[in-house]
Amino acid sequence: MVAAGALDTLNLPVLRDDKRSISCYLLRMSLTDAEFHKITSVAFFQEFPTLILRSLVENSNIKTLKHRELLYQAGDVANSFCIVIEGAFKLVKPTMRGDDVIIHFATAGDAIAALLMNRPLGPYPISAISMGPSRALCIPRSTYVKHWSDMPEAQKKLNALLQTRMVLFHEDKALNKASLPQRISALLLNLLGRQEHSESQTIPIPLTRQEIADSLSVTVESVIRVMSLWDQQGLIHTQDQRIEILGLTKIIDIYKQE
Amino acid sequence: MVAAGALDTLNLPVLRDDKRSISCYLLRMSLTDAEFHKITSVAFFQEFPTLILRSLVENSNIKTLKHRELLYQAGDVANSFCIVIEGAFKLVKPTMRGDDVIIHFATAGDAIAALLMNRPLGPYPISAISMGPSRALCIPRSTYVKHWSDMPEAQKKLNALLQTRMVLFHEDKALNKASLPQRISALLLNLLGRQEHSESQTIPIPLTRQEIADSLSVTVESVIRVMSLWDQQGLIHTQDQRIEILGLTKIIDIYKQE
DNA sequence: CGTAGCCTTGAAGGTGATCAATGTTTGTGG
DNA sequence: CCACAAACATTGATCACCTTCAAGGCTACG
Repeated sequence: MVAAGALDTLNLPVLRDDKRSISCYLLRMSLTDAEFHKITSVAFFQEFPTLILRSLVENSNIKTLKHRELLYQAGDVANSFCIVIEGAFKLVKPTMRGDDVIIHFATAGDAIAALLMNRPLGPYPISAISMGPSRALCIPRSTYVKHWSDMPEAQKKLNALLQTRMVLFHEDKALNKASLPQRISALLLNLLGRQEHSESQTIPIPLTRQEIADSLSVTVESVIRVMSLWDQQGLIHTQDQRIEILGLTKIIDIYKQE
Repeated sequence: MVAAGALDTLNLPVLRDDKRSISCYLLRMSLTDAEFHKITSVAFFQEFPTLILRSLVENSNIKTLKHRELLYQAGDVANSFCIVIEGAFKLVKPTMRGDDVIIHFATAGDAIAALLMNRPLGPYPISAISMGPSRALCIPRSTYVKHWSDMPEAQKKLNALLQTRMVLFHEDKALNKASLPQRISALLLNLLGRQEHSESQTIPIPLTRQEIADSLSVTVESVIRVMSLWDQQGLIHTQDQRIEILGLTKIIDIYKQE
């Protein structure tokens, strides 16, 4: 028999609804009290009564990832979905041409691959890769089917997340025609706005120029040319892939430039 | 008192859940048997038992629109959502710069503004405009709250639609970096693939070059330069804003061009 | 110490934007 | 029915922005 950890990281089919014989195995995957307590602080899970919450995370486990580790691989069978607990993940879609496109940055409270759970078992359409040390609660498809699928409250929570992401897509699309400086500033402001402590002006995710380029579908060089200028002007400062916004009002001006 | 029709087209708040006194009024907005029969043929509503379906469309009405009429106006209060029965609608988002962006083409079976129903009452973020003669089933928010909100089957149907649209967004984003000919062919092929009779090579929606441009966030002139060439080469033919694909394999080649 | 990943800069080139002008079709009101 | 306006389609010339290609520097890490 394969060890639990190995299965876990390989993201292979772990559960079958109809098999009771592996329940002892499932138990090992359940959350500890400490872990359970941790997730109650995630915005997504608040408002749920403890008992219900227990069932929502049945047989789930928290995956801890370092910088740039693979959570989901595009093409793998979608046996589970995730709620981001801390850190961030980039959702990456490979293209025909070989260059990757970053579809979305999922930060704390965000769901990954949740929509797939309502559909027949199939492959993940995108890869999810951690950005900085991150944690995600991985919930097996079987638990979704058993406890989420028919619980309107859970569905509504997921729908709310989708709505938010849909709005982001719309804004993104509306900015397609804008100049590169505008699009970069929009991205930075968006990511900056996600952190809790709004007094900090540092983007809470390690972010390379390449990732910015992949997110905006432009080349690294173009991103660098814009951001180097900002650097010279003292508008931003980058240290260890952490981008600090020094001239917020200036950046906002660039963004709003009509 | 304002006439029902006026209220209807103005899309103002019509219902209050707690008021029984206006039930006679509501009755007037319900579907006739002929109308009800019509919607059972829409893909979205199949699989639902008749009784349940009756409740899902309670107090709903079918709006019939000519070419280029407004179904929803961005900014109006989102009192209802729609399922497209026939024809098509473009979902348009106005930008800071004044030029519009087409977010999505909603064709038969598609939902419009459905995600908003799970959220607090607010404005439509986008406008919906008919393309060619179209029909849409408008379902009031109150019916959603009463019958859709807590019915897992209905939620799953809506989620499936969202999933499809999300995939479209991803593909769209992945093509952002591609050349204009590639992006135009991708759009045409996508729209061509939506019709039932796959033998026809004519795109089932009246589509102007301007709309293609607005959908791809480029200028009309650029679109025209590409499509005029295709026209000369005999790959496409346009008659009354109906685009016919004559050289399908050639167009596919352009799309796949790696 | 060498490799790998990220960042940077420069020069040349192409793609699509912009601006301007004109033709065509459609719809509207006198 | 015609005149006029409005929306759509088209073409050409010029230009800005971003890409491409090439080269090199910096830092982290085994």
